Amino acid sequence: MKIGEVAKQSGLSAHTIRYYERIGLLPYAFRDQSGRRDYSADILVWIEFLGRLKATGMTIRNMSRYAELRERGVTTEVERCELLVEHRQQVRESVLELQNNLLVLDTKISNYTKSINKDDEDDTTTCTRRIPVRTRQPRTGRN
Amino acid sequence: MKIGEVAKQSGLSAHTIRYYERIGLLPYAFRDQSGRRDYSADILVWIEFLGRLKATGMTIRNMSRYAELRERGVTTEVERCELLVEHRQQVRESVLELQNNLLVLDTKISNYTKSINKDDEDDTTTCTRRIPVRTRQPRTGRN
DNA sequence: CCTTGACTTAGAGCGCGCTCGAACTCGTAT
DNA sequence: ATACGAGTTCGAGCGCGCTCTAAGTCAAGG
Repeated sequence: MKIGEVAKQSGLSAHTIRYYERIGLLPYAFRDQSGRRDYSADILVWIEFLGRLKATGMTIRNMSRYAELRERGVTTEVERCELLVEHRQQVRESVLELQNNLLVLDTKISNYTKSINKDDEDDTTTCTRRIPVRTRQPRTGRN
Repeated sequence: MKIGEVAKQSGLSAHTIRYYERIGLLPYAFRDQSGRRDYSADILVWIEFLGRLKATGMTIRNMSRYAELRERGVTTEVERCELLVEHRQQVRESVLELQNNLLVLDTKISNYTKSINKDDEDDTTTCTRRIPVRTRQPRTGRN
């Protein structure tokens, strides 16, 4: 499988696939006699899983950590599992946070629908329940 | 209320508050006789709401659209409400997507915990249910 | 042979959302 | 009077995650 085929099947661009290899997200691919990447179909499974991690907000830096452990083989299983468990916890928390914010949105929207055609709008209408705003990734010092 | 106080209360930096004003997320603030921003406490309510929009993944571009409507007053209520309803829908979808991906993570993790101390690991262990990967913000042509 | 098209590398560029630095102005406390 | 601290504007810089360009190589088809 050449890179174009992998691109087509995975939905990533060939550019992105090479980029992912450069930064260690994808293993260094086997090259054929003319220097071109030649993949086995397995790569698609790995790319799909990377997509899950990405879709759940894992940074490239952390995906690379996971990928590096994977490269190092079976002895890193426990560590990889721990990473995933930790990540799952973060995802669960972000789901809860989103759900809280959905409640606030609901309140805001219902205030709008009450206010419309009643001419008493103000933008201080927020949720009466005090649900704290939590930022998704509290910026840690220098970016 | 000076900008430093708003910064302290809101959790944003003064730099960020000025930046938000520049790009239209915050209204152009009243300046005192020496040219310094002087805020009323209301601004904190608005900043908190902006935080909700941000935490639910709204882009700055869209927040600015909302903010601009807000600036234009009561006649834009319907439009603002529509924006929020649309955004709420997107948030709901992203919650569903996250929950699907959590299921996949669960499966992966349970495969790891089964595999550990059994030496039969492979990284093709994915969810047997076929849940499609969906990227959070499908890149639309040139960035 | 020659063209075509898919590939290669190295490296520059981009959109986002800040974040910071420089150089300056005030108002207040000593 | 002066030093300070908090504010001002303008504009550059940064980290992320790609995305694209340039210049070249190679294999297969006409």
